[in-house]
Amino acid sequence: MRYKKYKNGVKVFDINDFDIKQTLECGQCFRFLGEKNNYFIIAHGKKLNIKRDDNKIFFWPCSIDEFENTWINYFDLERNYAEIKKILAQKNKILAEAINFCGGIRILNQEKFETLISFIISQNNNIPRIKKIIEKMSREFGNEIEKNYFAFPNFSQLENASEEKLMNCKMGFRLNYVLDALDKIKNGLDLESLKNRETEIIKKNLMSIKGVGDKVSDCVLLFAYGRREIFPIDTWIKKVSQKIFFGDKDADIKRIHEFAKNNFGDLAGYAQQYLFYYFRGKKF
DNA sequence: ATCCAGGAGGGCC
DNA sequence: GGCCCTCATGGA
Repeated sequence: MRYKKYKNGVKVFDINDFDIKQTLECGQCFRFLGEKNNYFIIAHGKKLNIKRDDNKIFFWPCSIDEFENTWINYFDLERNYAEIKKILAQKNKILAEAINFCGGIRILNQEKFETLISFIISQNNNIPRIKKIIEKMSREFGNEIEKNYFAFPNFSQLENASEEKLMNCKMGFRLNYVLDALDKIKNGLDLESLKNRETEIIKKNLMSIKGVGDKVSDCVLLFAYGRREIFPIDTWIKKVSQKIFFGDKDADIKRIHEFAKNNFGDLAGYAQQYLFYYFRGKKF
């Protein structure tokens, strides 16, 4: 990947295996808007525009330093996805189809607190409404980055929020779960310092929060702790897995996890995202 | 109107 | 342990 300063941002030349739409709309993140090759995201307290023009990608506004220190990692740009895709495509024919369809997905390295709260909100919910709730929380409690654009609230901003105002964000029964997450963090659960611990330790800590179970903790591990061997199983992935890995027969979550581990190993998380995006909305 | 959406807690057995 | 019901909200 080559890049250089361009106007008030950065221009990237020769990057492969990166599609903005696929990366943002594959369900791993919620704070973005745009279409085709022109989006913006809100992350790390900033609004960042991303645009593809032929095989060049522009990120702005940002300095070279900020690009190198924040966004390369956030978009996972230095990882060799060609190699990942090649290995996974050999494992399963339908997975190969999925990779052919959305091989531009990169798994983001997102902020831990925001990812945790976001995926607590995501349970028994649909993506458009999840986005609305998170947007409203940001508007209500987060810093205004620029006119009418708000960062996701940090811990103390949510900690100081009244239950009534939180409820007004329409998170419904998940309010108690968000409150418990805030309470656990207040009482010593340190999301940042967990990053160097073993995956099982992180998972155990996350699941000590009421409202964080197997699937939500898996999403946080995959999207915020870089644990790419994790294969989160939601309703869609369960249906898809049963169909393509178990001959259309019932399989419980434990068996699907085993299958993913045995077949995809350290790359299971990538496989999950390709399948989720490829199959989401399809009928069975 | 009833069902469903990137689930998980709680009660019951 | 597994099974079943429930949770708040809004769109289909």
